[in-house]
Amino acid sequence: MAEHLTPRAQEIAAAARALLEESGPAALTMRTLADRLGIKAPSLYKHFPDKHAVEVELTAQLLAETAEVLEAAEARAPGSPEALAEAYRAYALAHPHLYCLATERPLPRAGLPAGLEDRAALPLLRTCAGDLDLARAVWAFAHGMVILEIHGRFPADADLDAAWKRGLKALHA
Amino acid sequence: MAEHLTPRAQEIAAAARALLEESGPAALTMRTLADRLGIKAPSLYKHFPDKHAVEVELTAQLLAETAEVLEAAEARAPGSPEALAEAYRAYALAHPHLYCLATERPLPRAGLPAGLEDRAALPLLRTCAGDLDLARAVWAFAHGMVILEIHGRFPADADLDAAWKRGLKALHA
DNA sequence: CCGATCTGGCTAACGCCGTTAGCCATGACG
DNA sequence: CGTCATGGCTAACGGCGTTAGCCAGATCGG
Repeated sequence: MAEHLTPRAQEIAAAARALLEESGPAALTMRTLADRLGIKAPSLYKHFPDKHAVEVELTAQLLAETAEVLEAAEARAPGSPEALAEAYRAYALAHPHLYCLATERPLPRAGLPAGLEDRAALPLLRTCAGDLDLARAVWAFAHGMVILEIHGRFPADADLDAAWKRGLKALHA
Repeated sequence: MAEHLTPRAQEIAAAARALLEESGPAALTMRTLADRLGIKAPSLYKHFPDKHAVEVELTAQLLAETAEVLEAAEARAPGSPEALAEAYRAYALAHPHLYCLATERPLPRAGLPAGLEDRAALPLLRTCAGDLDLARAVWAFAHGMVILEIHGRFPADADLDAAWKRGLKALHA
């Protein structure tokens, strides 16, 4: 979690996250969030300035957990793009609503813990041996695969494992 | 446009598109849409069953135009992934709000003209010589690059042209 | 020990949203 | 000439994020 938040604010963020992951972004409402905590909606504003701030906190959680997951994969199999990709995909698909919330809007850099964005990017950058352009291409590929899968954009019978393999092989030839 | 729509419905869709492209998805409201047409919001429901149906029509427009743009690029430079990519990127960045609206949710396949989804995919599939897995990987890469750029996810100083080149070169080695 | 202050609840309300119900003018058509 | 479809309208509902303003209880300095 985040130590820059009041304990009560952390509880609220946790409830918001549970709500989001269980029921999707449309269900993440100040009123239902308050309900889940046994309070009324206006009381939430004693802890967060507005709904956006709650979403920023959830975004920070996703970023931090992504960093952890990628660091763990790297530790397990250093230098393996496949391990990184598998970890990234598995984490994103395990938290699809959170992934979308955190990913499908401008990065609220101002509200994020310092260094978090870089930390999440580092494992991939290392695996790309410092090749920034390649790392960005791989990132775009991975994000594209995940987000298209989450939204059911691929044909139902598409072999996504094969597409992942094909893309990764080409990008790290 | 779409001939399955009433003329009046086409006018409404055109206004909706203008509204979306000028002012973003938050401004695409049944009330402001009606305002722009000089009518009241409830009257819109004589032409579309709900707001989602309007959005589906805009999604169909994006899909059709994407197909046109890709077909034109292919005609100009057959077999060139770079030409396809450049056309795709340029079109998406010229219509960022529309691209997001049409792209960041499940494909409403039921409400789309038959064959449109396939038509939009064909130029890339041909350029990939029928390799479905490769085509999907390239698609994911291109979508990832575009959507990350639209949302300002890359560092401000990132050289995106270079990342595009790098990714395309690898994917079509 | 007491008063001040802070914390974290509350109710009422505002203006927006999508949407529904029901009314009515116009004009086409048998 | 009556009937009916078309495409407007107003009024209203419930839900949204958010604000203003009130209040109980804890904390803490004098």
